[in-house]
Amino acid sequence: MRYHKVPDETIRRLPKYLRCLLWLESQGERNVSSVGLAKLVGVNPWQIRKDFSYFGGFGKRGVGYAIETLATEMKKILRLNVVNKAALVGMGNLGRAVLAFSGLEKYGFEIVAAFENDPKKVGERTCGVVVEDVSKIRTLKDRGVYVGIIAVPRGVVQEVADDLLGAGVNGIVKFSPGYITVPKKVKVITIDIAMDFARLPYYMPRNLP
Amino acid sequence: MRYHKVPDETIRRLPKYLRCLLWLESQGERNVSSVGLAKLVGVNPWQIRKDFSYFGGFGKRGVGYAIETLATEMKKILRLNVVNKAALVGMGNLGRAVLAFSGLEKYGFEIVAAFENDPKKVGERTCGVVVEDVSKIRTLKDRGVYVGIIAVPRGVVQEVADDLLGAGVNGIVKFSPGYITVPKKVKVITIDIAMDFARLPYYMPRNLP
DNA sequence: TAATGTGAAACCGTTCACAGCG
DNA sequence: CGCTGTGAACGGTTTCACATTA
Repeated sequence: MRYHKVPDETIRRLPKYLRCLLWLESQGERNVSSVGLAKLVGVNPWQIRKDFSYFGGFGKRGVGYAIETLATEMKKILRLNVVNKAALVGMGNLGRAVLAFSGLEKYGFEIVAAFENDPKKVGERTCGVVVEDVSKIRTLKDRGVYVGIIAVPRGVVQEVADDLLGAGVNGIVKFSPGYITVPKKVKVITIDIAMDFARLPYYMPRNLP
Repeated sequence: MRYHKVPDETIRRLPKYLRCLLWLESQGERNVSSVGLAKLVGVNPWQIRKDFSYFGGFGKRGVGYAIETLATEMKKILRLNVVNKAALVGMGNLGRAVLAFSGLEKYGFEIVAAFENDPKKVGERTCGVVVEDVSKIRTLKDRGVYVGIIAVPRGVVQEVADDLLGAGVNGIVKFSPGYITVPKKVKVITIDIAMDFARLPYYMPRNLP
């Protein structure tokens, strides 16, 4: 199946598989079947087998998957097997939380720079990172940073994105609302907490009075 | 078209439409066409028209949509036209950020309670909410709270979810990793920042050395 | 006339059933 | 024999083209 395009939905699931594999590994497990992994992740076994099949199949028939090998393969596919240096722009509530969030290291991300507009925040040190003025975003060019994290108010999102792109960033995680235009080769992932909340009540049973 | 099932993907887009409509409204605009709204949201015009058609069509042919009316309809469909009281469990980095996040009020959410395990945090007051001990989750039953927000370490997620469900919660926003089992009628929305980051490098052009 | 609303076609992803293999 | 890997059927979503209507 090497010649088929891999569905985006498959790519969306791979990190979940990886997380569970890392957990199984930490529990001292060696092997897992598609059924076992499925229970952990919360999807169907055939979905897992199909997803893996896009990359050629990693299992042993009659046995299952070798956890360590599979985890390594997942990381390679997702390109998480190297350190991905990231720069954060915006030190508001959300920006600070992201900087303090330790869950990213496990997947190879390292936030090596933080930028702010507000002069009062520039110079402060948080989680080992010294906050710089936004005008310094251009200096990222020489720092091996290709991932940008945007957590600024909506009005300046496009501007910040353009600055990041100009500094060589080609992947963006955007916590701010608002659609931005970027070159086709640049990937933007939007995390929009309010939008996720906003579709919850639709699915909830009517709250009786 | 009232008798067709509405696609989940449509429901996922409605809040985005709503946000843009509210913004247009704040700019003093009265009407918008599917093309105009499409540009703002970043989707195709026919997608928007199709989405609206599931609910019967809100536009005037040859003119477009009345922004205020449409926004009101969106809110009604999403059930955001009433106050949704929510309870937060877990006052770590992420929990605090969510509590401080002001973007939820606009959509009718009000975080009226916060719970923590750690006795040192119990009693502190943040953003107008006094932190209570997790054992008090059961008291939610009488407080008109139907939305639970989980931001606790992975080991205790299921336990916290069960407590919330026992207290009458029937919609959960979960920031913690790990699959949880809940009754079918309960909706769980998972926001998993690390998983969103983890699929970014796959889509990024190769970082040359 | 300019924009909506909508069947039908095309596309994509999921599910199934079972062949293939260790 | 058990579990993986996969072509084919299925179902849901997007796209299209155009009839419709203020």
